[in-house]
Amino acid sequence: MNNLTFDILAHDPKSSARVGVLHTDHGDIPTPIFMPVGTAGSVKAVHQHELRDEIDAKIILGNTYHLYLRPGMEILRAAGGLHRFNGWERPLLTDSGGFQVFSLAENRKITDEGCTFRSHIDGSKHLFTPENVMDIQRVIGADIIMAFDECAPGESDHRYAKRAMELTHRWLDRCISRFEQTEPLYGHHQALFPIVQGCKYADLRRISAEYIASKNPEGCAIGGLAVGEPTETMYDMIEVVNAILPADRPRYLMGVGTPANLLESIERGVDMFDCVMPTRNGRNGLLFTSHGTINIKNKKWESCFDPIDPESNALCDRAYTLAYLHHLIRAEEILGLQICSIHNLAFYLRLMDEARKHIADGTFTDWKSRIIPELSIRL
RNA sequence: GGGGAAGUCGCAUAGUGGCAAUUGCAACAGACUGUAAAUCUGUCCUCUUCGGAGUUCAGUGGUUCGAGUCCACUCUUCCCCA
Repeated sequence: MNNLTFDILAHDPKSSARVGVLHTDHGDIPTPIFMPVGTAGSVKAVHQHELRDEIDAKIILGNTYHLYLRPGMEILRAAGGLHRFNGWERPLLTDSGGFQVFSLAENRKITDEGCTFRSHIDGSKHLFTPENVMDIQRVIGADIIMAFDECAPGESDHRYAKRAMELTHRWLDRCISRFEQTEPLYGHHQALFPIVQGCKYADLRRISAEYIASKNPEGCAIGGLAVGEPTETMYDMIEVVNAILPADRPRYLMGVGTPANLLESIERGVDMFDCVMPTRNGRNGLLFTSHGTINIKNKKWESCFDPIDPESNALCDRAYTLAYLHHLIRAEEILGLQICSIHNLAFYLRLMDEARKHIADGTFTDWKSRIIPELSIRL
């Protein structure tokens, strides 16, 4: 059982971008990396073997809130943790449920103690506290676990944002305390990442980043972005925060984002990302390609017999045509959702591969500037 | 040959005197950022300066201030009896 270690292999000469490797007990993670979201113990519509062999995902997410409600802690403990339960042998990261405190706002009540909420499944009442969220994440057993935080809405005023940030800091102290009093249950190390908050206010972001940095964490997360604020504001906040967070620790930008968001954030020193966009948008028929996004439901793909993406290593991208995928989605065939999800995830992971290569070569900023306009142009 | 039922905007439906007309499907677009999402939204007769305007409910004629709705005939479809 080893602590999380992070080796930085190269810095981009013209920006804050860097290439590294994160070492966990379940394997190494090259950075920058994109982590597919597997909320309820499954990356929706994608098999584990497809994640491993076709997409080559290095790490995937699970969600404390969802897994706690279903299947529940008893089952996960009996299964021997999430790795054993879902058959994923590579690294896992669990979100703390803090985001659900934000996204399920109508069903919850926040106090200093924690957050009471009603289950979206059966309406039953529950309480999350920093302490029990740590306990739950011990049972789930992810390699990286997240502090319990309050993610304030993007349009929050300064007063509310400050209160949410301060609550997040108080909760962090309690998370760390509980984390240090408990042991991993399955023989592998777990790293706790604290989360910077502070909304769109640079003064709060600085305070929060300094507070998080003072805890000497194994890695740091930036939360509360891409929640309604302008994209430029998000980039500004990343710069403010990354100037303060320890440079030798991995930085994880939570819940972001579009391919362009990832590249802009990498340039500003971010190492890790997760987002539902490739999977959710994929299920809804949107494909990310190196020539822009396409809506596979549109009539214009009806008789386009080109491969989905000839440059991709994913089998489905070369084996199937756009016209066939269009047909599958139109006919509501489940295979269509699977192919779209695999394609988009493979695209995101390949984008990260290329980013790492260009950072190592010292060509990142030029490549980024050239490729971003192409990502948003529609065919 | 006789008797009965029915024809509504692609399809299927609602509507029985104030209606450009209900709903579903299909179609055409759009949205989606730490997943209550295989979801949601818009358009869906024509034109529009988005205020409206013009043509519609098988066809023709009629009753009425006003007809998808009532009446007559015609056409078409389905069912039953010969």
